Order: sequence, then C-alpha cells, then structure tokens
Amino acid sequence: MRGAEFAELRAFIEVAEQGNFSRAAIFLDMAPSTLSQIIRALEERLKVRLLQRTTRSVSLTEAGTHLLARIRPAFKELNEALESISDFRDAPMGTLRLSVSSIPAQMILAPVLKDFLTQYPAITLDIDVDNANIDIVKGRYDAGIRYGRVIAQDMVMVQTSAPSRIIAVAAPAYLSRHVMPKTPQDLQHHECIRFRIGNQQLLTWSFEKNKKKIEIAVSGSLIVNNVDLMIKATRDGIGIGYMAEAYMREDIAAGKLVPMLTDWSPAYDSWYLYYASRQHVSAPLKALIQFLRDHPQQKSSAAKTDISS
Amino acid sequence: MRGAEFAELRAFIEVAEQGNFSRAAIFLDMAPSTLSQIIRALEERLKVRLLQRTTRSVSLTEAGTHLLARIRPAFKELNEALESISDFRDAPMGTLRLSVSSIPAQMILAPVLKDFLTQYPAITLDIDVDNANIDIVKGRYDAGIRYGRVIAQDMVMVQTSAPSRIIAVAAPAYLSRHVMPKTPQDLQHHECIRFRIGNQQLLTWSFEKNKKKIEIAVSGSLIVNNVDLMIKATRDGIGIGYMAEAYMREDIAAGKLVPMLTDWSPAYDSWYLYYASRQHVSAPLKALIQFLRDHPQQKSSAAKTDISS
DNA sequence: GGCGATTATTCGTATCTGCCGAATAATGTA
DNA sequence: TACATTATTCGGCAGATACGAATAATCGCC
Repeated sequence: MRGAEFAELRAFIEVAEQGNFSRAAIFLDMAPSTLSQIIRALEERLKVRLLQRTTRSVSLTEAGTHLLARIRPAFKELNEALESISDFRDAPMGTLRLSVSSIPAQMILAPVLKDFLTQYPAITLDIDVDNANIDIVKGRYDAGIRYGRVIAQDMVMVQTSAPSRIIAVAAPAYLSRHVMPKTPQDLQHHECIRFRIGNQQLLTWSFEKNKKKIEIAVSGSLIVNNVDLMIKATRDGIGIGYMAEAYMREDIAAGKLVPMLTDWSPAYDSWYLYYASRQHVSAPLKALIQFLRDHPQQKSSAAKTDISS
Repeated sequence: MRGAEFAELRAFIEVAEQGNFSRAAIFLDMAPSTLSQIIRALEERLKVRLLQRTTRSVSLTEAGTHLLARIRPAFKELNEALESISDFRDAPMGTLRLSVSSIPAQMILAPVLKDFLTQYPAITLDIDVDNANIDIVKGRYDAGIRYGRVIAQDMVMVQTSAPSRIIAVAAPAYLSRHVMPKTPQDLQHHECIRFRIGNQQLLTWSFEKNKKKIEIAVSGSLIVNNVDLMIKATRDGIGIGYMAEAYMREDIAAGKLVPMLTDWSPAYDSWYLYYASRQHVSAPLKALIQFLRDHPQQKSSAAKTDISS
C-alpha cells in the first residue's frame, strides 16, 4: 500500500516533537532502527535534510521547521475527521486512556467497570492508576479522575463522587501510646506517614477552622506512594495517616481507624473526571461520562459514615 | 509501515471523486480488485459504511460525505506542504505534466527541450500533445500551452511566443484551378480543409477588417485533427488550409503555400503557457516559465516572414 | 422482458516490503 | 579519559500487499 509517505510524515512529526529518536520510537511503537530508516527514506525522497542530528542531539533544520508547522495541523485535522465519523456509528468504539489516582480507581471505576464494558463491548479501557502524573495532556490521556483540588484550572471537570474530605486518622494502638493531637500544630511531634505525589513532591496536610487554612509539612519515618499501603501502615499503628474519609469508612466504622482533628476538617471536595477543554470529546469518553452520571455511587451506604454532603 | 490508514483514505477520496472504482484504480495506479479490498478494509476499520455501491453505481453515504468534506482539504494541505519544501531544495525536481497543442509543441517546446532537461536533470517532463482537451484542471495537468484565444479566462497566462495570426492559405496548384477568394464569404464556394477541436467541435474560420469580425463555418470534403496533416493536404492542393502563419513560414517563403485574404487577417495573438490561477505553482513549473523567458524564440528568423508584431 | 456489457468483488498465490535485533559509531558528560 | 547514551547500519525473516482470473450483480438497450 502506498501510504508510506504519510507514515514517514507522522514519524517525522513524532521525532520532531520528542527531539529524540528512541523516545519517539516508543510512542510510535516501533524499533529505533526502523524509525531511523523511515526518516532517512523521507529525507531521501524529498531530497532535503529535515533533522540535524548527532548521536546525542536532534534538532530541526529550517526546512524541517517549516514542514512541521504545516503538516502538524493537517494531521490533527485528519485525526479529528476520523474521530468525527463516530457520530455515524451506532455504538461508540475505540480505546479510552484514563489516568486515575488509586482512590477513585477503587471507589468510582472499579464498581462500574464490568457493567460499562458489557454495555460497550467495542470500547477498550486503558486505565493507568497513577498518583503522580496529573498532566493528562502531556501523558496523552483522554481523561483523568482525581481529587478536585489537584486538577488544573483549564480542564473540564465532571463530578463523579459525593463530596468527601481528607482527614488524619490513627489506629487505637497508636493512640494508646501517644496523646491525641488537639491542633494541627501538635502533629509536628507525631509520627506521620507521608504520601509522595510524583517523583519529588510530598503531600502537605491541610486543615481549616473558622475559614482559617493551615498547611502542615509533617514528618515521620515512612513515606509511601500507595494509599492501600498507607492504610495498612496506619492500621498497624505505625503512625498517623492522612487520607480520604470515604475510602476509610469501613475501617472507621469498625473502629480500626480513629479520625482526629475533625473540627479542623478541611473543605469537602469531590473526585472529578477531567479532560482538556479544547480537545475533542471522543465518543467513548462521552459514553463513560454518561455512564457515570447514570450509575452514581450508592448514596445509602455512603451516608452510613457521613460521607455525603 | 503503518501508513495503511492514510493510503485507505486517499483511495477513498479518489473513489468518491470518480464515483467509480475502475477509473479511480487507474488514477491510483493499482488493480480494481486491490482498490476494492482497500475500501472494504477502511470501512471495516471504521465500522461505518462510506460508499453505497452496486456493480453499476457508486455513491457516498452520509458518513462518507462528511468524511470526504473534512479529509479532502487536509490532504490538499498536506500535499501543498510537501510541495512547499521544494523552496529549501537547491534544484527543482519532480514531474511536470503539460498539455500542449501540436503547434507550440513543435515551435516552442521542441527547440528548448534538450537544454531544459539538461539544466534540470531532476525534472521529468510529461508532455501530452493534444489539440482537443483544453481543460488542464480536469485533465490534472500542471500547465498547458495553447493559442491565446482558446484559453479560459480564469487561467494565469504567460506569453511564450511572438504574436502570430491564423490565416487561410492554398497551394499554387489549387489556385491555378480556382479563383482566388476576395472576401471571406467567397470561401463558401471553395474546398476548405477543416480542423476538428475535441470530439465534436470544428474550428470556425475568423476574419477581421475595419474592426468588423466575421466567423465563417466553411465546408469541404476533408476534416483533420492534425496540423501537419493539414499542411500536407494543403500543399498537395486538396483545398484551402487555415493555420498559424508562423508555423507555415518556410512553406510560404518557398512559395509552396500562398496566403490569401491578408487584408482580412484577424487579430494577432500569441501562444501562452497557462495554469489554474488558484493552484500552487510548483518549482518545476516555475523553472520552465523562467526558462522560456530566458530562451525566447529567435525574433530574427520570425521577422523574415513578418510574424513578429 | 431478456440479453449483453460493464463493473464490483472474491479468492489464492507470489512477491516484496517493512520491521526487528545485534553490532557499530559517534557524542556529550562525569 | 572513560563511560553511558543514542543514532545508525546491515542481514534476514515474517507478514502483508497487490495482482489476475473467475464470479456475481446490475443497468441499459433492443
């Protein structure tokens, strides 16, 4: 098939944007050697050098810059055109890539997964549970689900859960050995289990009383990046945990975890599905949003532990 | 290479525009069966029927109409972008398709062909000598060369020859048997060799005197669509011919052909290179235009037979 | 209404192209 | 200066792709 020219152009776009053959090859799902050949073939066909490259750097030539500027929008239009024909299809189909933090993965997605996939057999869900990378545009996800306050401003947000709050908790065993903190400042002298967001950032603990907000950088000898691990550690009495109340409701109800500083509880917030506002909403994403609207989390059980607003 | 999707789309565009698989296959340079498979693959991949077809008719579905409307401009933009990088190339290259009538093919193109191809080895000339099909857009030619008055109004025209005129001539042998016509009307009683333009149309003979124009539909027992054949027939005394003066100058100078009704000579006109005004001027076409400017037809020899204005 | 010409499609096959992996070379950094 | 990283080359294999003949379907014409 004579589509080689276009495949070459797409490869060129990817290399130009990544500035790196190996990385581009990963995105294009091919071997770096293949990519190298493709670019060479393109330049040979056009009789113009598009990328100036050494083994350590890749940069655009002037010709390459101009070409990229013109073909990138054209390719975008082409992809959007292909997306748009889904309007003429009876059932939505395709792959939906989601970036979801672990809590909504468990609380929001997991309960509806089976029914959703059954109702839409032509849709493939590619769920990346990741507490770190919030930028769905950079990661090329179609959408994400995360706690409201961490979502960037320029995202379209769709509420997918009842409001909840993040609170500090500890096991009875821990509280028997330490005095219950009365103010957020008291936490400074406690063993706090910290949560790592991304590669470097640690989650600060925020509290609020009489509209006065306090951010505390706690300390302790355990840092995790997994909520379930934090729950386990907290239940074992290692230290004070800081997590979404809704996620711990069973443990709290069973007395395995004891909330503290509840009069300092921060504002309630929800988990939202979010996506880049300017990008086209694919049919599978539309279907998921509608499905989550039609299948809200059961209010009754949530009410038991006072999660609902 | 994963360019299959694009090849499919291009095939779809061609079929949609041609409304015919076999014809589209010719343009795409592939077997009709291959094209059939490609379209089927595309529809299968998109899970949408794009072309409603029987063995006798091909038409677009609603989805196909929408898709075509969106991807056609994108493909056009892509091709133009590829064209534009030729600005970054040292030497123009590519194929230049020309539609030329037989007279300028001989008088304008033939003399410079060798030098042009030598100077631009990367350019391939595809010259279609054709007196009938004037529409270069429909025929997908890059440009054409024809006598001024037959060129459509919306074309960009570049003069490529000294002005000449089309006159009636006859051989001495013919004139010895017939009386020399004094007015265009007299031609009605003469044996005139007619010229066929296209499939049906016959060239009318036009004359002019004191700004009064006359169009004569002459008659005779010979119709040709080849200028050299007309010259031969006229020289043989079969009848009166009607051709470009510049093309016959040697025969006229040698007395083999005798001009007539010269006081009724129509307006002088030139042969022009022309191309669609809105379409991009490719580098090879630019090169040809410049080359023809730099290598004009020798004025001196033309002046000998009073061709130049 | 039936025949013929035209045209899309199916299927099996031969060819070829694209793709990969290992080895190589080149480059920037510690 | 040595090392790690990264683009590139080359040979071979696997999978796909394009073709041609046969088939089926349809429209025009007599």
